[in-house]
Amino acid sequence: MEELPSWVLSQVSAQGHRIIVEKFGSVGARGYHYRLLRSLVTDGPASQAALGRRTGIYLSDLVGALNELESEGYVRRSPDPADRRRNVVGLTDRGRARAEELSERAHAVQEELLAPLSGPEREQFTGLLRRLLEHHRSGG
Amino acid sequence: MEELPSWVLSQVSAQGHRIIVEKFGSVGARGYHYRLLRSLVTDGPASQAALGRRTGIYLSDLVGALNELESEGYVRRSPDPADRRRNVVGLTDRGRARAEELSERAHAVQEELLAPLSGPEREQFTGLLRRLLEHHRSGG
DNA sequence: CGCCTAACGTTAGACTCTCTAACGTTAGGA
DNA sequence: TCCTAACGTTAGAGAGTCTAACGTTAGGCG
Repeated sequence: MEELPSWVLSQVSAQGHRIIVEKFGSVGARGYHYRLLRSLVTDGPASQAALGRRTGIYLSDLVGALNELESEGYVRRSPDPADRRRNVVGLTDRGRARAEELSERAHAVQEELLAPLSGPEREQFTGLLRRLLEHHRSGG
Repeated sequence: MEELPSWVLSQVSAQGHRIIVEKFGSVGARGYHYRLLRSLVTDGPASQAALGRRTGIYLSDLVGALNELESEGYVRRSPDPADRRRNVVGLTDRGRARAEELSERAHAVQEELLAPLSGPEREQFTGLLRRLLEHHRSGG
Protein backbone atom coordinates (compact mmCIF):
# COMPACT_ATOMS: atom_id res chain seq x y z
CA MET A 1 0.00 0.00 0.00
CA GLU A 2 1.26 3.43 -0.91
CA GLU A 3 2.15 5.90 1.73
CA LEU A 4 -0.77 8.05 2.71
CA PRO A 5 -0.35 11.60 1.50
CA SER A 6 -3.66 12.81 2.81
CA TRP A 7 -2.14 14.06 6.00
CA VAL A 8 0.77 15.41 4.00
CA LEU A 9 -1.65 17.45 1.99
CA SER A 10 -3.37 18.60 5.11
CA GLN A 11 -0.07 19.73 6.57
CA VAL A 12 1.01 21.51 3.42
CA SER A 13 -2.35 23.17 3.19
CA ALA A 14 -1.95 24.20 6.79
CA GLN A 15 1.31 25.86 5.84
CA GLY A 16 -0.45 27.57 3.00
CA HIS A 17 -3.16 28.72 5.31
CA ARG A 18 -0.62 29.99 7.78
CA ILE A 19 1.18 32.00 5.13
CA ILE A 20 -2.07 33.36 3.77
CA VAL A 21 -3.20 34.48 7.20
CA GLU A 22 0.18 36.03 7.81
CA LYS A 23 0.53 37.86 4.51
CA PHE A 24 -3.08 38.97 4.25
CA GLY A 25 -3.47 39.66 7.94
CA SER A 26 -0.59 42.11 7.85
CA VAL A 27 -2.75 44.37 5.67
CA GLY A 28 -5.96 43.68 7.54
CA ALA A 29 -7.43 41.22 5.08
CA ARG A 30 -8.20 37.54 4.95
CA GLY A 31 -8.68 34.86 2.34
CA TYR A 32 -12.37 35.47 1.80
CA HIS A 33 -11.71 39.11 0.92
CA TYR A 34 -9.25 38.17 -1.76
CA ARG A 35 -11.45 35.50 -3.26
CA LEU A 36 -14.38 37.88 -3.43
CA LEU A 37 -12.54 40.87 -4.85
CA ARG A 38 -10.82 38.63 -7.36
CA SER A 39 -14.10 37.20 -8.52
CA LEU A 40 -15.58 40.67 -8.89
CA VAL A 41 -12.60 41.83 -10.92
CA THR A 42 -12.52 38.91 -13.30
CA ASP A 43 -16.21 38.10 -13.64
CA GLY A 44 -17.92 41.36 -12.84
CA PRO A 45 -20.72 42.33 -10.45
CA ALA A 46 -23.12 39.71 -9.21
CA SER A 47 -25.75 38.96 -6.64
CA GLN A 48 -24.54 37.51 -3.39
CA ALA A 49 -25.91 34.09 -4.24
CA ALA A 50 -24.07 34.11 -7.57
CA LEU A 51 -20.92 35.31 -5.83
CA GLY A 52 -21.22 32.44 -3.44
CA ARG A 53 -21.43 29.98 -6.28
CA ARG A 54 -18.47 31.54 -8.03
CA THR A 55 -16.19 31.61 -5.01
CA GLY A 56 -17.37 28.55 -3.15
CA ILE A 57 -18.10 30.64 -0.09
CA TYR A 58 -21.28 29.92 1.82
CA LEU A 59 -23.95 32.60 1.72
CA SER A 60 -23.93 32.79 5.48
CA ASP A 61 -20.22 33.62 5.47
CA LEU A 62 -20.53 35.92 2.51
CA VAL A 63 -22.68 38.28 4.52
CA GLY A 64 -19.97 38.95 7.06
CA ALA A 65 -17.17 39.19 4.53
CA LEU A 66 -19.16 41.64 2.41
CA ASN A 67 -19.99 43.69 5.49
CA GLU A 68 -16.29 44.01 6.16
CA LEU A 69 -15.47 44.89 2.57
CA GLU A 70 -18.34 47.34 2.37
CA SER A 71 -17.50 49.06 5.64
CA GLU A 72 -14.09 49.86 4.21
CA GLY A 73 -15.51 51.06 0.94
CA TYR A 74 -14.15 48.32 -1.28
CA VAL A 75 -17.53 47.06 -2.36
CA ARG A 76 -21.04 48.40 -2.86
CA ARG A 77 -24.34 46.64 -2.39
CA SER A 78 -27.19 47.99 -4.47
CA PRO A 79 -30.67 46.54 -4.71
CA ASP A 80 -31.45 44.84 -8.00
CA PRO A 81 -34.43 46.66 -9.52
CA ALA A 82 -35.32 43.59 -11.55
CA ASP A 83 -35.43 41.31 -8.52
CA ARG A 84 -36.00 42.81 -5.14
CA ARG A 85 -34.57 39.80 -3.37
CA ARG A 86 -31.16 40.44 -4.81
CA ASN A 87 -28.31 42.72 -3.89
CA VAL A 88 -26.01 43.47 -6.76
CA VAL A 89 -22.47 43.57 -5.44
CA GLY A 90 -20.01 45.74 -7.33
CA LEU A 91 -16.48 47.03 -6.92
CA THR A 92 -15.62 50.60 -6.04
CA ASP A 93 -12.45 52.29 -7.24
CA ARG A 94 -10.93 51.67 -3.84
CA GLY A 95 -11.98 48.06 -4.20
CA ARG A 96 -10.17 47.73 -7.49
CA ALA A 97 -7.02 49.09 -5.92
CA ARG A 98 -7.47 46.78 -2.96
CA ALA A 99 -7.80 43.81 -5.29
CA GLU A 100 -4.53 44.79 -6.89
CA GLU A 101 -2.88 45.08 -3.51
CA LEU A 102 -4.12 41.70 -2.35
CA SER A 103 -3.09 40.19 -5.65
CA GLU A 104 0.47 41.16 -4.89
CA ARG A 105 0.16 39.63 -1.46
CA ALA A 106 -1.18 36.44 -3.03
CA HIS A 107 1.81 36.38 -5.31
CA ALA A 108 4.08 36.64 -2.31
CA VAL A 109 2.23 33.76 -0.71
CA GLN A 110 2.78 31.69 -3.80
CA GLU A 111 6.46 32.55 -3.90
CA GLU A 112 6.95 31.55 -0.33
CA LEU A 113 4.91 28.40 -0.56
CA LEU A 114 6.38 27.06 -3.78
CA ALA A 115 9.89 28.26 -3.10
CA PRO A 116 11.50 24.78 -3.10
CA LEU A 117 10.08 23.89 -6.53
CA SER A 118 11.63 24.74 -9.88
CA GLY A 119 9.69 26.46 -12.61
CA PRO A 120 8.58 23.34 -14.45
CA GLU A 121 7.75 21.65 -11.17
CA ARG A 122 5.50 24.52 -10.25
CA GLU A 123 3.73 24.17 -13.55
CA GLN A 124 3.20 20.49 -12.89
CA PHE A 125 2.06 21.06 -9.36
CA THR A 126 -0.39 23.84 -10.09
CA GLY A 127 -1.68 21.94 -13.09
CA LEU A 128 -2.47 18.92 -10.98
CA LEU A 129 -3.98 21.16 -8.33
CA ARG A 130 -6.26 22.74 -10.87
CA ARG A 131 -7.43 19.36 -12.09
CA LEU A 132 -8.24 18.31 -8.56
CA LEU A 133 -10.13 21.52 -7.91
CA GLU A 134 -12.06 21.18 -11.14
CA HIS A 135 -13.07 17.65 -10.28
CA HIS A 136 -14.15 18.32 -6.73
CA ARG A 137 -15.99 21.48 -7.61
CA SER A 138 -18.26 19.90 -10.17
CA GLY A 139 -18.51 16.32 -9.01
CA GLY A 140 -18.68 17.20 -5.32
CA MET B 1 1.74 37.81 -14.24
CA GLU B 2 1.18 34.11 -13.74
CA GLU B 3 -2.08 32.82 -12.47
CA LEU B 4 -2.14 32.59 -8.73
CA PRO B 5 -2.42 29.02 -7.54
CA SER B 6 -2.23 29.88 -3.88
CA TRP B 7 -5.95 30.16 -3.60
CA VAL B 8 -6.29 27.07 -5.74
CA LEU B 9 -4.21 25.19 -3.21
CA SER B 10 -6.27 26.62 -0.42
CA GLN B 11 -9.44 25.43 -2.11
CA VAL B 12 -8.10 21.97 -2.82
CA SER B 13 -6.85 21.72 0.73
CA ALA B 14 -10.29 22.79 1.86
CA GLN B 15 -11.74 19.88 -0.08
CA GLY B 16 -9.19 17.63 1.53
CA HIS B 17 -10.11 18.95 4.92
CA ARG B 18 -13.78 18.45 4.17
CA ILE B 19 -13.25 14.83 3.18
CA ILE B 20 -11.06 14.18 6.20
CA VAL B 21 -13.68 15.60 8.54
CA GLU B 22 -16.34 13.55 6.82
CA LYS B 23 -14.48 10.23 6.73
CA PHE B 24 -12.93 10.51 10.17
CA GLY B 25 -15.95 12.13 11.75
CA SER B 26 -18.11 9.16 10.76
CA VAL B 27 -16.09 7.04 13.19
CA GLY B 28 -15.82 9.71 15.86
CA ALA B 29 -12.27 10.77 15.08
CA ARG B 30 -10.51 13.79 13.68
CA GLY B 31 -7.27 14.60 11.95
CA TYR B 32 -5.30 15.17 15.12
CA HIS B 33 -6.14 11.69 16.36
CA TYR B 34 -4.84 10.07 13.21
CA ARG B 35 -1.68 12.11 13.15
CA LEU B 36 -0.94 11.24 16.76
CA LEU B 37 -1.70 7.53 16.56
CA ARG B 38 0.28 7.26 13.36
CA SER B 39 3.28 8.91 14.93
CA LEU B 40 3.10 6.57 17.91
CA VAL B 41 2.92 3.54 15.65
CA THR B 42 5.80 4.47 13.41
CA ASP B 43 8.12 6.22 15.84
CA GLY B 44 7.16 4.75 19.19
CA PRO B 45 6.26 6.29 22.55
CA ALA B 46 7.31 9.82 23.35
CA SER B 47 6.75 12.71 25.69
CA GLN B 48 4.05 15.16 24.72
CA ALA B 49 6.58 17.77 23.74
CA ALA B 50 8.36 15.31 21.47
CA LEU B 51 5.04 14.23 20.01
CA GLY B 52 4.23 17.81 19.27
CA ARG B 53 7.48 18.23 17.41
CA ARG B 54 6.93 15.06 15.44
CA THR B 55 3.37 15.82 14.40
CA GLY B 56 3.50 19.58 14.12
CA ILE B 57 0.68 19.90 16.62
CA TYR B 58 0.92 22.61 19.24
CA LEU B 59 1.35 21.45 22.81
CA SER B 60 -1.75 23.33 23.81
CA ASP B 61 -3.83 21.39 21.29
CA LEU B 62 -2.09 18.15 22.08
CA VAL B 63 -3.49 18.17 25.58
CA GLY B 64 -7.08 18.06 24.39
CA ALA B 65 -6.46 15.52 21.67
CA LEU B 66 -4.64 13.20 24.08
CA ASN B 67 -7.43 13.58 26.61
CA GLU B 68 -9.86 12.39 23.98
CA LEU B 69 -7.66 9.49 22.92
CA GLU B 70 -6.96 8.53 26.52
CA SER B 71 -10.60 8.67 27.58
CA GLU B 72 -11.37 6.08 24.93
CA GLY B 73 -8.45 3.89 25.92
CA TYR B 74 -6.37 4.33 22.79
CA VAL B 75 -3.44 5.89 24.55
CA ARG B 76 -1.81 5.85 27.97
CA ARG B 77 0.00 8.64 29.77
CA SER B 78 2.56 7.48 32.28
CA PRO B 79 4.94 9.70 34.23
CA ASP B 80 8.54 9.50 33.13
CA PRO B 81 10.57 8.34 36.15
CA ALA B 82 13.69 9.89 34.68
CA ASP B 83 12.09 13.32 34.29
CA ARG B 84 9.10 14.20 36.37
CA ARG B 85 8.05 16.95 34.02
CA ARG B 86 7.36 14.49 31.28
CA ASN B 87 4.47 12.23 30.45
CA VAL B 88 5.41 9.29 28.31
CA VAL B 89 2.61 8.67 25.86
CA GLY B 90 2.21 5.11 24.60
CA LEU B 91 -0.25 3.09 22.57
CA THR B 92 -2.60 0.53 24.04
CA ASP B 93 -3.74 -2.53 22.12
CA ARG B 94 -7.00 -0.78 21.39
CA GLY B 95 -4.96 2.16 20.19
CA ARG B 96 -3.06 0.03 17.76
CA ALA B 97 -6.30 -1.31 16.34
CA ARG B 98 -7.69 2.19 16.16
CA ALA B 99 -4.63 3.34 14.25
CA GLU B 100 -5.24 0.57 11.75
CA GLU B 101 -8.85 1.59 11.42
CA LEU B 102 -8.03 5.25 10.86
CA SER B 103 -5.35 4.25 8.41
CA GLU B 104 -8.00 2.65 6.25
CA ARG B 105 -10.07 5.78 6.51
CA ALA B 106 -7.08 7.85 5.48
CA HIS B 107 -6.66 5.61 2.48
CA ALA B 108 -10.27 6.24 1.54
CA VAL B 109 -9.67 9.96 1.87
CA GLN B 110 -6.73 9.68 -0.46
CA GLU B 111 -8.70 7.68 -2.98
CA GLU B 112 -11.47 10.21 -3.05
CA LEU B 113 -9.21 13.22 -3.16
CA LEU B 114 -6.85 11.99 -5.85
CA ALA B 115 -9.51 10.19 -7.87
CA PRO B 116 -9.06 12.28 -11.04
CA LEU B 117 -5.32 11.62 -11.22
CA SER B 118 -3.65 8.64 -12.81
CA GLY B 119 -1.13 6.52 -10.97
CA PRO B 120 1.99 8.31 -12.20
CA GLU B 121 0.33 11.65 -11.66
CA ARG B 122 -0.36 10.75 -8.06
CA GLU B 123 3.27 9.86 -7.62
CA GLN B 124 4.27 13.24 -9.02
CA PHE B 125 1.76 15.08 -6.92
CA THR B 126 2.55 13.40 -3.63
CA GLY B 127 6.25 13.71 -4.33
CA LEU B 128 5.97 17.44 -4.81
CA LEU B 129 3.77 17.71 -1.73
CA ARG B 130 6.35 15.91 0.33
CA ARG B 131 9.08 18.25 -0.88
CA LEU B 132 6.98 21.23 0.09
CA LEU B 133 6.25 19.80 3.52
CA GLU B 134 9.89 18.98 4.09
CA HIS B 135 10.92 22.49 3.22
CA HIS B 136 8.36 24.27 5.31
CA ARG B 137 8.87 22.02 8.28
CA SER B 138 12.56 22.64 8.61
CA GLY B 139 12.98 26.10 7.20
CA GLY B 140 9.78 27.46 8.69
C1' DC C 1 24.90 24.69 47.35
C1' DG C 2 21.49 28.25 45.45
C1' DC C 3 19.74 30.77 41.10
C1' DC C 4 18.24 31.25 36.80
C1' DT C 5 16.90 29.73 32.71
C1' DA C 6 14.76 26.54 29.95
C1' DA C 7 11.64 22.74 29.13
C1' DC C 8 7.25 20.55 30.23
C1' DG C 9 2.26 20.05 30.61
C1' DT C 10 -1.83 22.68 31.06
C1' DT C 11 -5.57 26.23 30.60
C1' DA C 12 -7.65 29.98 28.26
C1' DG C 13 -8.58 32.50 24.44
C1' DA C 14 -8.41 34.23 19.66
C1' DC C 15 -8.84 33.74 14.63
C1' DT C 16 -9.86 31.53 9.93
C1' DC C 17 -12.52 28.67 7.33
C1' DT C 18 -16.21 25.41 6.60
C1' DC C 19 -20.93 23.90 7.24
C1' DT C 20 -25.92 23.52 9.07
C1' DA C 21 -30.27 25.34 10.53
C1' DA C 22 -33.60 28.60 10.81
C1' DC C 23 -36.13 32.94 9.54
C1' DG C 24 -38.67 36.55 6.75
C1' DT C 25 -38.98 38.30 2.15
C1' DT C 26 -39.66 38.02 -2.76
C1' DA C 27 -40.29 35.60 -7.63
C1' DG C 28 -42.27 32.60 -10.43
C1' DG C 29 -44.63 28.48 -11.80
C1' DA C 30 -48.70 25.26 -11.08
C1' DT D 1 -54.01 32.14 -5.80
C1' DC D 2 -50.89 29.03 -3.57
C1' DC D 3 -46.70 26.73 -3.21
C1' DT D 4 -42.24 26.23 -3.94
C1' DA D 5 -37.91 27.92 -4.58
C1' DA D 6 -34.42 31.47 -4.32
C1' DC D 7 -32.41 35.28 -1.68
C1' DG D 8 -30.18 37.59 2.16
C1' DT D 9 -29.47 37.27 6.99
C1' DT D 10 -28.53 35.59 11.78
C1' DA D 11 -26.94 32.17 14.93
C1' DG D 12 -24.24 28.53 16.04
C1' DA D 13 -21.25 24.57 15.63
C1' DG D 14 -16.76 22.19 14.64
C1' DA D 15 -11.84 21.62 13.01
C1' DG D 16 -7.36 23.43 12.80
C1' DT D 17 -3.84 26.84 13.86
C1' DC D 18 -1.58 30.02 17.03
C1' DT D 19 -0.38 33.07 21.28
C1' DA D 20 -0.09 34.03 26.12
C1' DA D 21 0.14 32.84 30.63
C1' DC D 22 0.85 29.71 34.71
C1' DG D 23 3.02 26.33 38.02
C1' DT D 24 6.26 22.59 38.09
C1' DT D 25 10.61 20.39 37.27
C1' DA D 26 15.69 19.83 35.24
C1' DG D 27 19.92 21.33 34.50
C1' DG D 28 23.65 24.61 34.01
C1' DC D 29 26.44 28.21 36.10
C1' DG D 30 28.16 31.08 39.49
